[in-house]
Amino acid sequence: MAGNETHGSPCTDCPRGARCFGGVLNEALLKGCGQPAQVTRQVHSQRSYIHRQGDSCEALHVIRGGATKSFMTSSEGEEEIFGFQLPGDVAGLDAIGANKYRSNLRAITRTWSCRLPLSDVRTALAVSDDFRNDLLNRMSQEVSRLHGMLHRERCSAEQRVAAFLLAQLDREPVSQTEEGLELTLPMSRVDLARYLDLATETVSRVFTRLQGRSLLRTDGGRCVIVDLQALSRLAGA
Amino acid sequence: MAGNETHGSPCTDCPRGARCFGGVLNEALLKGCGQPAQVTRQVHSQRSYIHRQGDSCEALHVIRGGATKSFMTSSEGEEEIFGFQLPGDVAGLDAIGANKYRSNLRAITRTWSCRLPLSDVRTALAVSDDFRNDLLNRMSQEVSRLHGMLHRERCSAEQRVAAFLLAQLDREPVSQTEEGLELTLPMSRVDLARYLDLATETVSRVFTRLQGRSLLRTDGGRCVIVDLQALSRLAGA
DNA sequence: CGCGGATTTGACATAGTTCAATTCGAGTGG
DNA sequence: CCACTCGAATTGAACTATGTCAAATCCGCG
Repeated sequence: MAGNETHGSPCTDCPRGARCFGGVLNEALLKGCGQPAQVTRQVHSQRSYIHRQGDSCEALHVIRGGATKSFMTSSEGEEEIFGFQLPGDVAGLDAIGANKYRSNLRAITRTWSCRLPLSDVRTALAVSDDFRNDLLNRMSQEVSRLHGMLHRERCSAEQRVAAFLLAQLDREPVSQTEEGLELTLPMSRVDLARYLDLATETVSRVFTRLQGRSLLRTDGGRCVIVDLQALSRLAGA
Repeated sequence: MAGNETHGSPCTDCPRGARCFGGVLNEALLKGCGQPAQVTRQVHSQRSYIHRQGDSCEALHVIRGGATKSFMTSSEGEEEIFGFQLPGDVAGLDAIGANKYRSNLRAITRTWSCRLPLSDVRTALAVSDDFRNDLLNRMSQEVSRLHGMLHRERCSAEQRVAAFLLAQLDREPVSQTEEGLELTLPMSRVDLARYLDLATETVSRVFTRLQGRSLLRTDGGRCVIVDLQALSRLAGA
Protein backbone atom coordinates (compact mmCIF):
# COMPACT_ATOMS: atom_id res chain seq x y z
CA MET A 1 0.00 0.00 0.00
CA ALA A 2 2.88 2.37 0.65
CA GLY A 3 6.42 2.48 -0.50
CA ASN A 4 8.23 3.13 2.73
CA GLU A 5 11.58 3.38 4.42
CA THR A 6 11.45 2.32 8.06
CA HIS A 7 13.59 3.99 10.70
CA GLY A 8 13.74 3.21 14.40
CA SER A 9 12.28 6.31 16.07
CA PRO A 10 12.72 9.18 13.69
CA CYS A 11 11.05 11.63 16.07
CA THR A 12 14.01 11.60 18.42
CA ASP A 13 16.12 13.62 16.03
CA CYS A 14 13.37 15.21 13.96
CA PRO A 15 13.78 18.97 13.70
CA ARG A 16 10.01 19.46 14.08
CA GLY A 17 10.28 18.18 17.64
CA ALA A 18 7.38 18.98 19.91
CA ARG A 19 5.59 21.09 17.33
CA CYS A 20 4.74 17.78 15.73
CA PHE A 21 2.20 15.39 17.16
CA GLY A 22 4.67 12.55 16.66
CA GLY A 23 7.25 14.43 18.68
CA VAL A 24 4.83 14.87 21.54
CA LEU A 25 4.00 11.17 21.39
CA ASN A 26 7.65 10.22 21.43
CA GLU A 27 8.44 12.54 24.33
CA ALA A 28 5.53 11.14 26.29
CA LEU A 29 6.68 7.56 25.81
CA LEU A 30 10.32 8.32 26.61
CA LYS A 31 9.37 10.06 29.83
CA GLY A 32 6.56 7.69 30.74
CA CYS A 33 8.21 4.35 30.11
CA GLY A 34 11.64 4.88 28.68
CA GLN A 35 10.69 3.47 25.28
CA PRO A 36 10.69 5.60 22.13
CA ALA A 37 7.63 5.50 19.90
CA GLN A 38 7.61 3.04 16.99
CA VAL A 39 7.22 5.73 14.38
CA THR A 40 7.61 4.78 10.73
CA ARG A 41 8.24 7.22 7.94
CA GLN A 42 6.27 6.50 4.80
CA VAL A 43 5.98 7.78 1.29
CA HIS A 44 2.71 7.48 -0.60
CA SER A 45 2.49 7.96 -4.31
CA GLN A 46 -0.18 10.21 -5.74
CA ARG A 47 -3.65 8.67 -5.55
CA SER A 48 -2.62 5.78 -3.31
CA TYR A 49 -4.72 5.01 -0.28
CA ILE A 50 -3.18 5.46 3.16
CA HIS A 51 -6.16 3.74 4.71
CA ARG A 52 -9.65 2.73 3.72
CA GLN A 53 -13.01 2.96 5.39
CA GLY A 54 -13.60 -0.27 7.28
CA ASP A 55 -9.94 -1.26 7.61
CA SER A 56 -9.06 -2.05 11.18
CA CYS A 57 -7.36 0.98 12.65
CA GLU A 58 -3.85 0.33 13.83
CA ALA A 59 -2.22 3.71 13.45
CA LEU A 60 -2.59 7.45 13.12
CA HIS A 61 -0.73 9.32 10.43
CA VAL A 62 0.96 12.67 10.67
CA ILE A 63 1.30 14.32 7.28
CA ARG A 64 4.87 15.55 6.80
CA GLY A 65 4.66 16.66 3.19
CA GLY A 66 2.21 16.60 0.32
CA ALA A 67 -1.54 16.53 0.83
CA THR A 68 -4.34 14.04 1.36
CA LYS A 69 -8.10 13.99 1.31
CA SER A 70 -10.32 12.15 3.75
CA PHE A 71 -13.67 11.04 2.44
CA MET A 72 -16.42 8.49 2.52
CA THR A 73 -18.13 7.09 -0.52
CA SER A 74 -21.86 7.46 -0.23
CA SER A 75 -24.35 4.78 -1.16
CA GLU A 76 -24.64 6.28 -4.64
CA GLY A 77 -20.88 6.05 -5.04
CA GLU A 78 -20.26 9.77 -4.60
CA GLU A 79 -17.09 10.82 -2.82
CA GLU A 80 -17.94 13.02 0.14
CA ILE A 81 -14.80 14.86 1.13
CA PHE A 82 -14.62 15.83 4.80
CA GLY A 83 -11.25 17.49 4.75
CA PHE A 84 -7.83 17.94 3.23
CA GLN A 85 -4.74 17.23 5.28
CA LEU A 86 -1.64 19.33 4.90
CA PRO A 87 1.77 19.00 6.57
CA GLY A 88 1.41 18.94 10.34
CA ASP A 89 -2.12 17.56 10.30
CA VAL A 90 -3.01 14.30 12.01
CA ALA A 91 -5.25 11.84 10.19
CA GLY A 92 -7.26 9.02 11.69
CA LEU A 93 -8.41 10.74 14.87
CA ASP A 94 -12.04 9.84 14.21
CA ALA A 95 -11.10 6.17 14.30
CA ILE A 96 -9.51 6.22 17.75
CA GLY A 97 -12.69 5.37 19.58
CA ALA A 98 -13.76 2.61 17.23
CA ASN A 99 -11.30 0.03 15.98
CA LYS A 100 -12.10 0.65 12.37
CA TYR A 101 -11.32 3.61 10.16
CA ARG A 102 -14.50 5.49 9.43
CA SER A 103 -13.20 7.17 6.31
CA ASN A 104 -10.78 6.77 3.44
CA LEU A 105 -7.51 8.64 3.36
CA ARG A 106 -5.95 9.10 -0.03
CA ALA A 107 -2.91 10.98 -1.23
CA ILE A 108 -3.78 13.88 -3.53
CA THR A 109 -0.16 14.43 -4.43
CA ARG A 110 2.93 12.43 -3.56
CA THR A 111 2.76 12.43 0.23
CA TRP A 112 5.13 11.85 3.13
CA SER A 113 3.73 10.73 6.45
CA CYS A 114 4.74 9.38 9.81
CA ARG A 115 2.84 6.35 11.00
CA LEU A 116 2.11 6.30 14.74
CA PRO A 117 0.97 2.89 15.98
CA LEU A 118 -2.25 3.07 17.96
CA SER A 119 -0.74 0.94 20.69
CA ASP A 120 1.85 3.62 21.32
CA VAL A 121 -0.84 6.26 21.28
CA ARG A 122 -2.86 4.36 23.89
CA THR A 123 0.18 3.90 26.08
CA ALA A 124 1.08 7.54 25.85
CA LEU A 125 -2.49 8.51 26.73
CA ALA A 126 -2.15 6.52 29.93
CA VAL A 127 1.18 7.93 31.01
CA SER A 128 1.34 11.54 29.87
CA ASP A 129 -0.84 14.51 30.72
CA ASP A 130 0.77 16.55 27.97
CA PHE A 131 0.01 14.00 25.31
CA ARG A 132 -3.53 13.54 26.55
CA ASN A 133 -4.13 17.26 26.39
CA ASP A 134 -2.62 17.51 22.96
CA LEU A 135 -4.82 14.72 21.66
CA LEU A 136 -7.98 16.10 23.24
CA ASN A 137 -7.15 19.49 21.78
CA ARG A 138 -6.78 18.06 18.34
CA MET A 139 -9.98 16.09 18.60
CA SER A 140 -12.02 19.03 19.73
CA GLN A 141 -10.39 21.14 17.04
CA GLU A 142 -11.62 18.56 14.59
CA VAL A 143 -15.12 18.88 15.97
CA SER A 144 -14.87 22.64 15.60
CA ARG A 145 -13.64 22.25 12.08
CA LEU A 146 -16.69 20.16 11.24
CA HIS A 147 -18.94 22.76 12.85
CA GLY A 148 -17.23 25.25 10.57
CA MET A 149 -17.88 23.06 7.54
CA LEU A 150 -21.55 22.80 8.45
CA HIS A 151 -21.64 26.55 8.78
CA ARG A 152 -20.00 27.14 5.45
CA GLU A 153 -22.26 24.70 3.67
CA ARG A 154 -25.14 26.86 4.76
CA CYS A 155 -23.71 29.83 2.86
CA SER A 156 -23.74 30.83 -0.79
CA ALA A 157 -21.31 29.34 -3.27
CA GLU A 158 -19.18 32.49 -3.32
CA GLN A 159 -18.96 32.57 0.44
CA ARG A 160 -17.93 28.94 0.56
CA VAL A 161 -15.11 29.46 -1.88
CA ALA A 162 -13.99 32.67 -0.23
CA ALA A 163 -14.00 31.09 3.23
CA PHE A 164 -12.10 28.12 1.91
CA LEU A 165 -9.38 30.28 0.41
CA LEU A 166 -9.03 32.31 3.59
CA ALA A 167 -8.79 29.13 5.63
CA GLN A 168 -6.02 27.92 3.35
CA LEU A 169 -4.03 31.07 4.07
CA ASP A 170 -3.67 29.99 7.69
CA ARG A 171 -2.83 26.42 6.85
CA GLU A 172 -0.07 26.57 4.32
CA PRO A 173 2.99 28.67 3.68
CA VAL A 174 1.98 31.67 1.60
CA SER A 175 4.27 33.87 -0.41
CA GLN A 176 3.70 37.59 -0.78
CA THR A 177 4.13 38.57 -4.42
CA GLU A 178 3.68 42.00 -5.90
CA GLU A 179 0.21 41.04 -6.98
CA GLY A 180 -0.89 39.72 -3.62
CA LEU A 181 -0.79 36.60 -1.48
CA GLU A 182 0.00 33.55 -3.53
CA LEU A 183 -1.08 30.13 -2.42
CA THR A 184 -1.05 26.66 -3.88
CA LEU A 185 -4.16 24.53 -4.10
CA PRO A 186 -3.08 20.91 -4.16
CA MET A 187 -6.56 19.56 -4.92
CA SER A 188 -8.35 19.39 -8.23
CA ARG A 189 -11.43 21.48 -8.95
CA VAL A 190 -13.44 18.30 -8.75
CA ASP A 191 -12.20 17.52 -5.25
CA LEU A 192 -12.65 21.10 -4.17
CA ALA A 193 -16.20 21.00 -5.44
CA ARG A 194 -16.88 17.77 -3.57
CA TYR A 195 -15.45 19.26 -0.43
CA LEU A 196 -17.56 22.41 -0.69
CA ASP A 197 -20.60 20.45 -1.84
CA LEU A 198 -20.94 22.35 -5.10
CA ALA A 199 -20.95 21.28 -8.73
CA THR A 200 -17.53 21.66 -10.34
CA GLU A 201 -19.17 24.00 -12.80
CA THR A 202 -20.27 26.23 -9.96
CA VAL A 203 -16.80 26.33 -8.42
CA SER A 204 -15.42 27.21 -11.79
CA ARG A 205 -17.95 29.99 -12.30
CA VAL A 206 -17.27 31.42 -8.86
CA PHE A 207 -13.55 31.57 -9.60
CA THR A 208 -14.14 33.39 -12.85
CA ARG A 209 -16.60 35.76 -11.20
CA LEU A 210 -14.14 36.56 -8.41
CA GLN A 211 -11.42 37.13 -10.99
CA GLY A 212 -13.76 39.43 -12.86
CA ARG A 213 -14.19 41.53 -9.74
CA SER A 214 -10.39 41.34 -9.35
CA LEU A 215 -10.51 39.80 -5.91
CA LEU A 216 -8.08 37.17 -7.10
CA ARG A 217 -6.21 35.70 -10.02
CA THR A 218 -5.97 32.00 -10.57
CA ASP A 219 -4.19 29.67 -12.87
CA GLY A 220 -4.67 25.98 -12.19
CA GLY A 221 -3.10 25.04 -8.87
CA ARG A 222 -1.83 28.55 -8.22
CA CYS A 223 -4.07 31.26 -6.79
CA VAL A 224 -3.16 34.83 -6.02
CA ILE A 225 -5.38 36.71 -3.62
CA VAL A 226 -5.39 40.28 -4.84
CA ASP A 227 -7.94 41.89 -2.56
CA LEU A 228 -7.77 40.11 0.76
CA GLN A 229 -10.06 42.59 2.46
CA ALA A 230 -12.84 42.22 -0.07
CA LEU A 231 -12.52 38.47 0.09
CA SER A 232 -12.79 38.52 3.88
CA ARG A 233 -15.81 40.76 3.69
CA LEU A 234 -17.41 38.38 1.24
CA ALA A 235 -16.71 35.31 3.35
CA GLY A 236 -17.49 36.97 6.62
CA ALA A 237 -21.06 38.17 6.26
CA MET B 1 -28.64 29.96 35.51
CA ALA B 2 -30.20 26.73 36.79
CA GLY B 3 -32.54 25.89 39.57
CA ASN B 4 -30.77 22.96 41.16
CA GLU B 5 -30.74 20.57 44.04
CA THR B 6 -27.23 19.49 44.95
CA HIS B 7 -26.44 15.99 46.17
CA GLY B 8 -23.08 14.61 47.22
CA SER B 9 -22.36 11.98 44.55
CA PRO B 10 -25.66 10.92 43.13
CA CYS B 11 -24.01 8.47 40.73
CA THR B 12 -23.13 6.10 43.53
CA ASP B 13 -26.71 5.01 43.96
CA CYS B 14 -28.07 5.99 40.56
CA PRO B 15 -29.93 3.14 38.88
CA ARG B 16 -28.41 4.02 35.52
CA GLY B 17 -25.03 2.98 36.86
CA ALA B 18 -22.37 2.29 34.29
CA ARG B 19 -24.70 2.76 31.35
CA CYS B 20 -24.39 6.45 32.15
CA PHE B 21 -21.31 8.48 31.46
CA GLY B 22 -21.52 9.92 34.96
CA GLY B 23 -21.54 6.44 36.41
CA VAL B 24 -18.41 5.52 34.50
CA LEU B 25 -16.75 8.71 35.71
CA ASN B 26 -17.70 7.99 39.28
CA GLU B 27 -16.49 4.40 39.11
CA ALA B 28 -13.21 5.54 37.63
CA LEU B 29 -12.60 8.02 40.42
CA LEU B 30 -13.60 5.63 43.17
CA LYS B 31 -11.25 2.98 41.87
CA GLY B 32 -8.49 5.35 40.86
CA CYS B 33 -8.29 7.57 43.93
CA GLY B 34 -11.00 6.58 46.35
CA GLN B 35 -12.93 9.83 45.85
CA PRO B 36 -16.41 9.92 44.34
CA ALA B 37 -17.10 12.37 41.55
CA GLN B 38 -18.54 15.77 42.44
CA VAL B 39 -21.67 15.29 40.38
CA THR B 40 -24.47 17.79 40.76
CA ARG B 41 -28.05 17.19 39.67
CA GLN B 42 -29.66 20.17 37.99
CA VAL B 43 -33.02 21.18 36.65
CA HIS B 44 -33.26 23.68 33.81
CA SER B 45 -36.49 25.38 32.92
CA GLN B 46 -37.59 25.47 29.30
CA ARG B 47 -35.53 27.85 27.21
CA SER B 48 -32.88 28.46 29.86
CA TYR B 49 -29.24 28.25 28.87
CA ILE B 50 -27.11 25.49 30.35
CA HIS B 51 -24.02 27.13 28.95
CA ARG B 52 -23.13 29.76 26.41
CA GLN B 53 -20.59 30.01 23.67
CA GLY B 54 -17.50 31.67 25.11
CA ASP B 55 -18.20 30.81 28.74
CA SER B 56 -15.22 29.18 30.35
CA CYS B 57 -15.81 25.46 30.37
CA GLU B 58 -15.85 23.95 33.82
CA ALA B 59 -18.12 20.97 33.36
CA LEU B 60 -19.76 18.46 31.07
CA HIS B 61 -23.46 17.77 31.32
CA VAL B 62 -25.22 14.46 31.02
CA ILE B 63 -28.85 14.89 30.04
CA ARG B 64 -31.07 12.85 32.35
CA GLY B 65 -34.45 14.01 31.14
CA GLY B 66 -35.95 16.51 28.73
CA ALA B 67 -34.09 17.75 25.68
CA THR B 68 -31.60 20.41 24.69
CA LYS B 69 -30.23 21.93 21.53
CA SER B 70 -26.62 22.89 20.93
CA PHE B 71 -26.04 25.73 18.52
CA MET B 72 -23.93 28.69 17.55
CA THR B 73 -25.31 32.02 16.48
CA SER B 74 -23.85 33.04 13.16
CA SER B 75 -22.67 36.53 12.37
CA GLU B 76 -26.07 37.33 10.90
CA GLY B 77 -27.73 36.26 14.13
CA GLU B 78 -29.03 32.98 12.76
CA GLU B 79 -29.12 30.01 15.10
CA GLU B 80 -27.19 27.11 13.60
CA ILE B 81 -28.24 24.00 15.42
CA PHE B 82 -25.61 21.25 15.51
CA GLY B 83 -27.56 18.71 17.47
CA PHE B 84 -30.29 17.85 19.91
CA GLN B 85 -29.43 16.09 23.17
CA LEU B 86 -31.75 13.51 24.64
CA PRO B 87 -31.48 11.55 27.88
CA GLY B 88 -28.15 9.74 28.09
CA ASP B 89 -26.33 12.16 25.84
CA VAL B 90 -23.26 14.05 27.00
CA ALA B 91 -22.97 17.74 26.17
CA GLY B 92 -19.84 19.86 26.14
CA LEU B 93 -17.44 17.33 24.67
CA ASP B 94 -16.28 19.78 22.01
CA ALA B 95 -15.10 22.12 24.74
CA ILE B 96 -12.82 19.63 26.48
CA GLY B 97 -9.74 20.55 24.53
CA ALA B 98 -10.25 24.30 24.73
CA ASN B 99 -11.17 25.95 27.99
CA LYS B 100 -14.18 27.71 26.53
CA TYR B 101 -17.48 26.35 25.34
CA ARG B 102 -17.66 26.56 21.60
CA SER B 103 -21.43 26.44 21.42
CA ASN B 104 -24.58 27.30 23.30
CA LEU B 105 -26.59 24.66 25.09
CA ARG B 106 -30.20 25.51 25.73
CA ALA B 107 -33.10 23.55 27.16
CA ILE B 108 -35.85 22.92 24.61
CA THR B 109 -38.17 21.57 27.28
CA ARG B 110 -37.78 21.43 31.03
CA THR B 111 -34.55 19.49 31.36
CA TRP B 112 -32.77 17.46 34.02
CA SER B 113 -29.03 17.09 33.85
CA CYS B 114 -26.02 15.93 35.83
CA ARG B 115 -23.11 18.33 35.94
CA LEU B 116 -19.69 16.66 35.82
CA PRO B 117 -16.85 19.01 36.80
CA LEU B 118 -14.07 19.07 34.26
CA SER B 119 -11.49 18.63 36.98
CA ASP B 120 -13.00 15.26 37.84
CA VAL B 121 -13.08 14.35 34.18
CA ARG B 122 -9.41 15.18 33.80
CA THR B 123 -8.50 13.20 36.88
CA ALA B 124 -10.48 10.20 35.70
CA LEU B 125 -8.79 10.40 32.32
CA ALA B 126 -5.46 10.07 34.05
CA VAL B 127 -6.35 7.14 36.27
CA SER B 128 -8.79 4.97 34.33
CA ASP B 129 -8.44 3.12 31.06
CA ASP B 130 -12.16 2.42 30.99
CA PHE B 131 -13.10 6.04 31.36
CA ARG B 132 -10.55 7.11 28.78
CA ASN B 133 -11.93 4.63 26.30
CA ASP B 134 -15.49 5.68 27.00
CA LEU B 135 -14.64 9.32 26.44
CA LEU B 136 -12.67 8.69 23.28
CA ASN B 137 -15.54 6.60 22.00
CA ARG B 138 -18.03 9.33 22.64
CA MET B 139 -15.83 11.93 21.01
CA SER B 140 -15.28 9.91 17.89
CA GLN B 141 -18.98 9.10 17.81
CA GLU B 142 -19.57 12.82 17.84
CA VAL B 143 -17.23 13.22 14.89
CA SER B 144 -19.13 10.48 13.08
CA ARG B 145 -22.39 12.17 13.88
CA LEU B 146 -21.12 15.37 12.30
CA HIS B 147 -19.96 13.43 9.25
CA GLY B 148 -23.50 12.09 9.10
CA MET B 149 -24.93 15.60 9.30
CA LEU B 150 -22.69 16.75 6.48
CA HIS B 151 -23.86 13.78 4.47
CA ARG B 152 -27.52 14.43 5.11
CA GLU B 153 -27.22 18.10 4.27
CA ARG B 154 -26.09 17.00 0.86
CA CYS B 155 -29.40 15.21 0.28
CA SER B 156 -32.84 16.39 -0.72
CA ALA B 157 -35.24 17.89 1.80
CA GLU B 158 -37.33 14.71 1.94
CA GLN B 159 -34.29 12.57 2.57
CA ARG B 160 -33.12 14.86 5.33
CA VAL B 161 -36.43 14.67 7.14
CA ALA B 162 -36.73 10.92 6.62
CA ALA B 163 -33.21 10.30 7.87
CA PHE B 164 -33.84 12.51 10.85
CA LEU B 165 -36.97 10.61 11.83
CA LEU B 166 -35.23 7.27 11.46
CA ALA B 167 -32.35 8.48 13.59
CA GLN B 168 -34.80 9.54 16.27
CA LEU B 169 -36.20 6.01 16.39
CA ASP B 170 -32.88 4.77 17.71
CA ARG B 171 -32.48 7.56 20.18
CA GLU B 172 -35.68 7.74 22.12
CA PRO B 173 -38.20 5.29 23.53
CA VAL B 174 -40.75 4.54 20.84
CA SER B 175 -44.18 3.06 21.37
CA GLN B 176 -45.74 0.68 18.90
CA THR B 177 -49.34 1.69 18.28
CA GLU B 178 -51.78 0.03 15.93
CA GLU B 179 -51.02 2.71 13.36
CA GLY B 180 -47.27 2.35 13.55
CA LEU B 181 -44.27 3.52 15.54
CA GLU B 182 -45.07 6.61 17.54
CA LEU B 183 -42.37 9.03 18.55
CA THR B 184 -42.24 12.40 20.21
CA LEU B 185 -40.42 15.32 18.66
CA PRO B 186 -39.44 17.68 21.46
CA MET B 187 -38.25 20.43 19.13
CA SER B 188 -40.31 23.01 17.29
CA ARG B 189 -40.58 23.00 13.51
CA VAL B 190 -38.40 26.09 13.50
CA ASP B 191 -35.62 24.34 15.40
CA LEU B 192 -35.97 21.24 13.29
CA ALA B 193 -35.66 23.38 10.17
CA ARG B 194 -32.56 25.08 11.54
CA TYR B 195 -31.05 21.74 12.35
CA LEU B 196 -31.74 20.32 8.89
CA ASP B 197 -30.80 23.58 7.21
CA LEU B 198 -34.15 24.01 5.51
CA ALA B 199 -36.76 26.74 5.60
CA THR B 200 -39.55 25.97 8.06
CA GLU B 201 -41.93 26.13 5.15
CA THR B 202 -40.02 23.37 3.42
CA VAL B 203 -40.06 21.13 6.48
CA SER B 204 -43.76 21.71 6.76
CA ARG B 205 -44.32 20.88 3.11
CA VAL B 206 -42.27 17.71 3.40
CA PHE B 207 -44.34 16.54 6.36
CA THR B 208 -47.58 17.11 4.49
CA ARG B 209 -46.20 15.40 1.41
CA LEU B 210 -45.10 12.37 3.43
CA GLN B 211 -48.49 12.24 5.09
CA GLY B 212 -50.12 12.41 1.68
CA ARG B 213 -48.17 9.34 0.63
CA SER B 214 -49.19 7.81 3.99
CA LEU B 215 -45.64 7.21 5.13
CA LEU B 216 -46.48 8.88 8.40
CA ARG B 217 -49.07 10.81 10.37
CA THR B 218 -48.13 13.79 12.42
CA ASP B 219 -49.82 16.09 14.85
CA GLY B 220 -47.62 18.69 16.46
CA GLY B 221 -45.01 17.05 18.67
CA ARG B 222 -46.33 13.57 17.98
CA CYS B 223 -45.37 11.64 14.90
CA VAL B 224 -46.49 8.18 13.88
CA ILE B 225 -44.40 6.36 11.35
CA VAL B 226 -46.84 4.30 9.32
CA ASP B 227 -44.62 2.87 6.62
CA LEU B 228 -41.18 2.37 8.11
CA GLN B 229 -39.89 0.51 5.11
CA ALA B 230 -40.84 3.18 2.63
CA LEU B 231 -39.32 5.81 4.89
CA SER B 232 -36.06 3.87 5.10
CA ARG B 233 -36.00 3.44 1.37
CA LEU B 234 -36.50 7.16 0.96
CA ALA B 235 -33.76 8.09 3.41
CA GLY B 236 -31.37 5.39 2.32
CA ALA B 237 -30.65 6.19 -1.28
C1' DC C 1 1.06 16.89 -33.34
C1' DG C 2 -2.76 14.81 -31.38
C1' DC C 3 -5.10 12.40 -27.71
C1' DG C 4 -7.66 12.37 -23.18
C1' DG C 5 -8.74 14.32 -19.08
C1' DA C 6 -9.68 18.51 -16.60
C1' DT C 7 -11.66 22.98 -16.77
C1' DT C 8 -14.54 26.49 -18.44
C1' DT C 9 -18.65 28.38 -20.64
C1' DG C 10 -23.50 28.35 -22.12
C1' DA C 11 -28.49 27.21 -21.95
C1' DC C 12 -31.98 25.35 -19.44
C1' DA C 13 -34.40 22.89 -15.51
C1' DT C 14 -35.68 22.72 -10.67
C1' DA C 15 -35.55 22.26 -5.69
C1' DG C 16 -35.93 25.10 -2.26
C1' DT C 17 -36.31 30.01 -0.64
C1' DT C 18 -38.88 34.06 0.20
C1' DC C 19 -42.76 36.74 1.02
C1' DA C 20 -47.52 37.01 1.90
C1' DA C 21 -51.78 35.18 3.37
C1' DT C 22 -54.41 31.78 5.91
C1' DT C 23 -55.30 28.41 9.45
C1' DC C 24 -54.54 26.28 13.68
C1' DG C 25 -54.16 25.89 18.75
C1' DA C 26 -53.15 26.92 23.25
C1' DG C 27 -53.75 30.30 26.68
C1' DT C 28 -56.45 34.20 28.79
C1' DG C 29 -59.89 36.92 30.33
C1' DG C 30 -64.66 38.26 30.38
C1' DC D 1 -68.12 28.57 27.95
C1' DC D 2 -67.05 31.47 24.52
C1' DA D 3 -64.65 35.06 22.09
C1' DC D 4 -59.77 36.98 21.55
C1' DT D 5 -55.06 37.02 20.86
C1' DC D 6 -50.62 35.77 19.57
C1' DG D 7 -47.33 32.69 18.00
C1' DA D 8 -46.60 28.52 15.43
C1' DA D 9 -47.65 25.91 11.48
C1' DT D 10 -49.37 25.47 6.98
C1' DT D 11 -50.42 26.75 2.21
C1' DG D 12 -49.83 29.40 -2.10
C1' DA D 13 -47.33 31.97 -5.75
C1' DA D 14 -43.30 33.86 -7.66
C1' DC D 15 -38.26 34.02 -7.69
C1' DT D 16 -33.41 32.52 -7.77
C1' DA D 17 -29.21 30.18 -6.87
C1' DT D 18 -27.38 26.23 -8.16
C1' DG D 19 -27.57 21.82 -10.55
C1' DT D 20 -27.59 19.34 -14.98
C1' DC D 21 -26.46 18.47 -19.58
C1' DA D 22 -23.89 19.57 -23.61
C1' DA D 23 -20.42 21.89 -26.04
C1' DA D 24 -16.11 24.26 -26.36
C1' DT D 25 -11.45 25.05 -24.71
C1' DC D 26 -7.32 24.26 -22.38
C1' DC D 27 -3.27 21.60 -21.01
C1' DG D 28 0.06 18.04 -20.15
C1' DC D 29 2.15 14.22 -22.18
C1' DG D 30 3.39 10.49 -25.28
